[in-house]
Amino acid sequence: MTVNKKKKPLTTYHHGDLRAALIGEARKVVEQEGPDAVSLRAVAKAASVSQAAPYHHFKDKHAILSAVAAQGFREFTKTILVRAASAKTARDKLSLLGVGYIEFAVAHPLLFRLMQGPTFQSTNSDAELAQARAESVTPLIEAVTECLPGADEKQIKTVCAGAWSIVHGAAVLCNDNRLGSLIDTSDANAVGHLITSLLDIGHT
Amino acid sequence: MTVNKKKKPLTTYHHGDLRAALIGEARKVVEQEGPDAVSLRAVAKAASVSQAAPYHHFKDKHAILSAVAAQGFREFTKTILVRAASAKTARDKLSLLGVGYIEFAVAHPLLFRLMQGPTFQSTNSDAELAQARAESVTPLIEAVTECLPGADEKQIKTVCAGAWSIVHGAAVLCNDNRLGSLIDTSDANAVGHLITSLLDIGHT
DNA sequence: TTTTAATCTTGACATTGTTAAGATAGGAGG
DNA sequence: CCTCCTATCTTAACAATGTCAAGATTAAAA
Repeated sequence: MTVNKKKKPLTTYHHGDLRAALIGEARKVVEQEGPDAVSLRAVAKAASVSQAAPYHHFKDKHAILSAVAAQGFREFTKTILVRAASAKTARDKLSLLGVGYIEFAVAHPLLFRLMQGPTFQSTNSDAELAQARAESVTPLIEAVTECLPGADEKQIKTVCAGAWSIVHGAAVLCNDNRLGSLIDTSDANAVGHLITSLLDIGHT
Repeated sequence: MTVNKKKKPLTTYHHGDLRAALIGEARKVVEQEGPDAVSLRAVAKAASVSQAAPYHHFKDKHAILSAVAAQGFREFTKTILVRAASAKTARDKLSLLGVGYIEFAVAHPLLFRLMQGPTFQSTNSDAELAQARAESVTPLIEAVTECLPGADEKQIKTVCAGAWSIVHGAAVLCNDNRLGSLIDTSDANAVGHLITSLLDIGHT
């Protein structure tokens, strides 16, 4: 079915870059059928490899999903940064960050679900995921700081929490089709307006 | 094993109300170890019943978790209503609804996770869950309507979506310990203030 | 070329969700 | 009271899964 990599035309005993291939196959399943549908054996089979091969690159199934989530967070950060790059004012930047946030969630609903999912709530064992996750928040903090010159740290943090909450909540609710009866979820500008208005709260 | 189960006082061959017992045991596991830790066999064993017994009361494992989630939504609705009952003004009512929302999520983090979790995103097969879920939203709509007399329906719905988003986002992020570095998550009043301020947006 | 460590395979085990076929009990109708 | 019926429960089994152990294979270092 799937043609092997570029190197040896026929099957090589050593795969070459099995780790990346496994992450890719796992991500395919995540995006198409959801995180719960990921079977380690199926992923191994999709990579034309035996069932136990993944254990030489990942500690367990959780580690593979963790790697997929980390990859998702990196792309997420890139997405919102690209979106915010076209902003002219600081407030536009913050607003566009939120729009990009929701756009990513809508574009990759099941991957987003994995990233926010219950699989990685308590286990901070994966340093790669923790870093990618942490780096996804820094653009928000920078944008808020830029929006509120002269504000003290507590004020900035409060606005960050509020902006993050509303955007995250909207993203999650949109993702679960729960806002459908209330607003036009395809109108990302409505969300942007809310974020901008939230800034006024921070100024009082 | 499997002997001496001839108890006359409590357990008979027919359990009496096995359905409720299974839901209770499943909920225990959900609240203590998380939704993913629920094993149908373990739940059956905890109810002193064989592994196949649950299938006479539930279609499959999903159906049991669905029943637990429905129960959670009913208690959730009751919780936020009780919390809002002490409000004097309409705005207080809305604010307290949000506070109760987050309080429930913090008090039952893993149950809340099940309720919002990926298990029931697309499958609307369970009518009981769908109803309980729908009824959990009506207090919000009523409170917003009461807060904005004379507003048209679209405006009300927009404010509902915004209020819901920020409260839900804060609840989820608090639940995942992701706001810890930004605000004092134990200060529910901060959230209440944000909701009240959001109403001002609806008036513009 | 020889050795070594990394990589991959086969085989197995325990656990899980689920179904099939039989056992048991409480109630309806005689 | 007795018989039959149906819902309920049990035992037994199956397939799929995550995971590990032991051996085979290969790339690269020596």
